[in-house]
Amino acid sequence: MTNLFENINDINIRKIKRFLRATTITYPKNVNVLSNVNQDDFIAIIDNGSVQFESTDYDGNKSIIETINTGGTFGSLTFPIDNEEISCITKEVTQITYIEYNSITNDEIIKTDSYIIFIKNLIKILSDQVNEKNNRIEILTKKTTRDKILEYFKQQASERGSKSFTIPISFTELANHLSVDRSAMTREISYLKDDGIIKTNGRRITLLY
Amino acid sequence: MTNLFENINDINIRKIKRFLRATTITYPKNVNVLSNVNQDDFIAIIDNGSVQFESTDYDGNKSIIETINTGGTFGSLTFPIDNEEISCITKEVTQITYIEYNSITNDEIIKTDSYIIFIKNLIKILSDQVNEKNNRIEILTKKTTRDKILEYFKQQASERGSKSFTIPISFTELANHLSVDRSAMTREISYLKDDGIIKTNGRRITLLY
DNA sequence: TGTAAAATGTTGCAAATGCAACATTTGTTT
DNA sequence: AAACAAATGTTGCATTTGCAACATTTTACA
Repeated sequence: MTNLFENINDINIRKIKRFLRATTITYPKNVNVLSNVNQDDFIAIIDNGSVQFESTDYDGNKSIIETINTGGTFGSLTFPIDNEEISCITKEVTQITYIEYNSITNDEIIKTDSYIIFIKNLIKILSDQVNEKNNRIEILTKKTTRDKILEYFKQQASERGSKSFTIPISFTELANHLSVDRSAMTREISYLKDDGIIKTNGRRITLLY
Repeated sequence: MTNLFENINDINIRKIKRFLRATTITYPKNVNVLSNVNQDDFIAIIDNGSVQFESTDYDGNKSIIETINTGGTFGSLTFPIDNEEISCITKEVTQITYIEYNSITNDEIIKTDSYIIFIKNLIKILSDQVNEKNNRIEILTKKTTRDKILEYFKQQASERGSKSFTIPISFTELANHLSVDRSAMTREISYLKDDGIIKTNGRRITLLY
């Protein structure tokens, strides 16, 4: 995953942050971060810690949208922060730096060498996000639970370059990612084993085709 | 939808295109555009016409991923163009301009005034894409067809700022967008009418809650 | 280390949904 | 205007799936 300040040295990071009117806030665990954010478009960088985007249904059902860890980025550019159904909860003590999107046209900063690197990093991050979403959509558009599971496994195998891999999340989280019932997913995974299509050992998966 | 060259005059558009080593190609109808694209990262802008991204399953099932019209943008930054399962088909005579992503650091162009506008447009386009995908995911993660339909209608109502709106696609395409069986969707829509939750008149929908 | 919380595994059952196979209407092209 | 293609509407049926309600194992943490 690309870091917003990748390939920029500390001095220039500080310089850029200054020009972009960056503010850094440290939050305790289990706090809703979005509640004290202003109206302007912003980009948030997690310096340390992690947050989880959660949405709450009209009938109170919570679902986890996304988890973002240290180095990760989120912002009003790519997420409707004024949406009351969505909250962004710190999962631990978390430090976040906010930069104002509008200040990226700041004349002074445009002339600095690090600026173009910064912009390229930003573009890279956004592109990666689109790609990630495309992968998720590719899974979710599959009609059956079986095909969703296999599509996820295929993506993992392709990322790791091997038909054998350990999934990086719990099965509970995986069910959430595929948007299927956990127990139905477990059931389908045993069918896949019965049919000789996969082998499993805990979270280690091997594709047999 | 943002155009990549929005707020840039024709002279500067030509200048930028020159610096970014832009090439323009006109394709006939029903041609796979991705087949003759090189390895470098690129951004494609549809000057005129429309294309459709299609994926073909292992057992030959075609599904439409996305339709992009005049002014729209796509590229290897946000889509794996080397994926053999995915093709990009022109739906009519279509003119496309390609720019090389790596040339956006071109020193000469950085100094031009229009450059920052161009970059901001690009960032805006990418952000919009992430937002669009988020909306789609919000729909697809709903468990029931009914909730998928209602989520789509809610998004439409919110975009138009009215509980009464005309959906911009056919019901066949909508079923595809929600990734549900078309006939099952039609059935569920009549239930929604029976339950007094919506009213319909052709593609015009009114939310009654 | 002990205890609570979270993750995992399993199964019955009702409800939802994909699929197939139609009829009918609307739109497009020559 | 005729002919064809695409979109829409409808229904029966088998299958899949969510849901609930458990038991068991693993992990977190005080």
